Parts: sequence; structure tokens; C-alpha cells
Amino acid sequence: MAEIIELTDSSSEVRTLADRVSGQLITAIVRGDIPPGQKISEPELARTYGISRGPLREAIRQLEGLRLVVRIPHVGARVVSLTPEELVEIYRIREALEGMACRLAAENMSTDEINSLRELLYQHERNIQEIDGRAYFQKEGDLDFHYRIVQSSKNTKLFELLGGELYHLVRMYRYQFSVSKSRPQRALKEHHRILDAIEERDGELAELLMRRHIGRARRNIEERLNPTNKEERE
Amino acid sequence: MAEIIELTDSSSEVRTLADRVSGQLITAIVRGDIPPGQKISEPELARTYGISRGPLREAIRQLEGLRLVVRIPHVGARVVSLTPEELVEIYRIREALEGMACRLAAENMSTDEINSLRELLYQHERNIQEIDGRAYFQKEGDLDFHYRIVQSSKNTKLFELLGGELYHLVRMYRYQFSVSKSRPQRALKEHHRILDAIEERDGELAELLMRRHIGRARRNIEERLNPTNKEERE
DNA sequence: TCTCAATGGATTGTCGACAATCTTGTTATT
DNA sequence: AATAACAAGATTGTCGACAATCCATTGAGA
Repeated sequence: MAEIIELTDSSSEVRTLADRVSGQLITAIVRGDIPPGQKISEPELARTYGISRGPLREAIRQLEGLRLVVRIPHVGARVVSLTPEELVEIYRIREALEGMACRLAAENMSTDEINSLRELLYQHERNIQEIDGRAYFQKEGDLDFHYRIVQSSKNTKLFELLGGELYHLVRMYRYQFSVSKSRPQRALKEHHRILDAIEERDGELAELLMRRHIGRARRNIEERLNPTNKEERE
Repeated sequence: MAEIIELTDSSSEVRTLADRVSGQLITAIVRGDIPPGQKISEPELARTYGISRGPLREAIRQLEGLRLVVRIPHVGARVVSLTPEELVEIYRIREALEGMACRLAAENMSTDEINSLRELLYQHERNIQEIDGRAYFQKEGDLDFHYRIVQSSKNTKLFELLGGELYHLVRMYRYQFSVSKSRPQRALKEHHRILDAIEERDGELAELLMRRHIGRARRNIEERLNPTNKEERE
């Protein structure tokens, strides 16, 4: 099964209540347990997690930094609710950023990392065959792949940006819009091709393939957003 | 004189102590009043700003989200201290992101915005002639230009990302490393060319020029970082 | 003299209470 | 009946105090 990305605990064991609750809240929001647009009540959440409002407010401020909640002074915080347009914007950003990440990965990825990532893809393959219809694991698995590429770009700032912020939002809206690839088989094949290019140290091609890969997903969303103009399909 | 970018107050007037102090701290850190690497003492700062530690801690958490401070549980927070390598990483990200912003701006920028931005460049021109040696205003002015382009890309998420996080770090390290363009004249000319391309709605060219523009600044830093290999200069 | 443990001091983390602001439901007026 | 002002309740913002953890200095032992 796909490895679970743990972006929440930033390093080893978290020791403060605020950090711990922050992580739990991230998970809850990303999974949709706390749905988009929902108001966040401080007294209620404090009771739920058994802490006082002090640390809880700090946790909320962290989530605000991750763009997972929007806060209005003296009114309260609510879980962010992206418009489809904003989601498209995020995919545009991913196109640019992960394209670059791919080019850098082609230069900097170690052979060990490449082999390990290839193994992960085989694992995904088996999962698809097993559960076929259910695309859940593939959904998470897809981000696993992208996550590793960015990590192997060896650009720490880029890694923080994508892994620390954008991916949360992407995961969150996978659950909501069910934006998942309709054909995981095809996505998997594309992943293999991207990794091929990286293995051959062809950064230019790797970037191109990744941009196409994400661009397709973006167009997928745009179509769902605006189902007219069917003749405009590539 | 160059308009002062006010990225701190996110909307109209800030009403909570935490938000207000957060803004003041951002300014203080970006200007170098609180130098990189310096420890942030909660009791001391609380006294300085005349508030209690509660709101101050929330402000620090916000700064943590902006990557302006690094926090270690039970130890404390310190102002971030970027390595030259990380600064180069940020410029690589800017290259990708602002390149895209330029392409989008060529599509979406209104003629009013274009004219206004052209006027800003003329203003910068006058400033350069006036103060010549002192590159201070030009330093801030440079970011004004980039800021406006990103704003005119009409990609709100992109705007948040660059204007809300990366530019703070860039500004901060302008003061520290004095990474400013050694020849503001040249930078100004490049700005005009970029705006020309946008005016002609040539997104491809605008992106190319912007990438070059930022790439030059990046190579500038890299050279300063590693002054050997002089023959490798383009 | 150097290493290591202990202790005192300071700093960070957490809590409960109070003040300021907003929201909602009610009442009065047009 | 609809709108506006008001008031009660709840929520957010702020504070000071206490607990938990870390850091530095000191002293003891090898």
C-alpha cells in the first residue's frame, strides 16, 4: 500500500501541545473531517482536544500560515474553501515549480533514490491491479511520487514550499472535488516515463513530461469547471 | 521616490495586537533591525512592544509561517539565517514563478495597469539620476516592479506566495548581502523591455526576458558565493 | 587540569479569568 | 410587514500567574 506522507510533524517528536494539535488539525482538514468553509470554534476545539485556548490559538495561526484556514479578527477562523479557479491557479503553480523540480532532480537524484522510487511505482502498479476500481491509494500514491521528486531536487526551499503548503491544499481538494485521475493506469505510465527521463539525466525532457502531466490534470479540472467548448479538447 | 510596499497589513486596518506586532516585526526583520540569526526573547519583545506574551507568541507563529523565524520547541525562536545556497534556491524559484507571472501578465494586465507601471519606471529613472550612487531606492523600487507584475498576473495564489513570503526574504537579504544590482541602469532597461513585451501581449517573450533578468541576479549571487572559475562567465 | 554532575536562574509552555467585540434574537417604530 | 435600534449571549482577544523545560555556572572527582 502507498506510504503515508507525514508532512505534519516537522521533525522527530513534537513536544508542544500547539504543534501536536496543529498536526492533528491538518490531518482532519485534509481528510475533510472538518469540511471546507466550516467555522472553527475555539472553545469547542479546545474541549475536543483537551487543551486550553492558548495553544489552540497558536495552532490556528500555524494553519493560517499554511493557508488551510482563513481568519478574520474578532470574528473567527474558518477552513479555507477554494474556488475551482483557485485550484486551477495552484495547478499552474505546480506546473512551473514541479517542472523545475524535475529538471533539478535529473541532475541531483542519486541512483539509490531512483531505484527506490521505481520500486514505489511498481508497488502502485500492484495496488491498481488489486483494488482496481477504488482509486484511493492511487490518489495518495500519486502525491507520494511528486513528493519524492521534489525532495530529490535537493532544493530545500522548493521542498518546503511544495511539501509544506501546496500539497496540503491539493490533497484536501482531492477528497472534495474527487479530482483524482480518472485513469490511474495512464498516470502511472506517465510517472514511469518521467522517471525514465530522470534516470537518463535528461532534465529538459523530464521537465517537459512533468509539465504535461500536471497540465493534463489541470485541464481535467478546467473541463469539469467549464464543460462547454467540447470541441476545444486537444 | 519609490512607493513603499506594504505587505504587512493584509487588509485595511489591523485590529488585534498579534497582527499589529507581527507586521512591526516583519518590518524590523526585513530592515535588519533584528539581524539574521538573532535569538528572539519573548519577555524582552513583549516589554518592547508593551504587550503580554500571549499575542506576541501568536505573532511569532505567524512569522514562522512566513519563514522569517525558525522555532525550536522549549528553546526559542531566532530570526532565519539563510545560507547563500538557500538564497540561490529562492532565486531559482523566482525564476520559474515570475517567469510564469510575466506570461500571465501579458494576457491579463489592463492597459491602465501597464501605463501606471510605465510611469513607475520613469519615476525610478529620475531617482537614479538624482541620487545616483545611493542605490537604496532602486533596491526597493526593483521589487515594486516585480510586485506589480505578479499582481497583474491575476493569479491570486501566485500573488500570495510571492508577495506574502518570498519577497520578504529577498528584501531581507538585500540589506544583508547587499545583493542589489551593481548597475541599476541596466536593471531599469531590462524592466522596460519586459514591460514592452507585456504591452505587446507577447507572453512568451515576456517570460523569457523575466527569467533572464532574475537569472542574471542569481548568477550575480553565485559568483559572489564562489568567485573562482572566472573563465566560466558568460 | 579536565570532565561530568548538580543546582539555580531564566525562558518557554500552559492555563484560567477578564475585557472587548461581534452576532443574534427581540422589540419598537414607520 | 419590513426595517432599524437595542440588548443578551456567545466568541474572540488579552492578561498575569504557574508549571515544565532548558541553559549556564559552579563545584566535585578523577
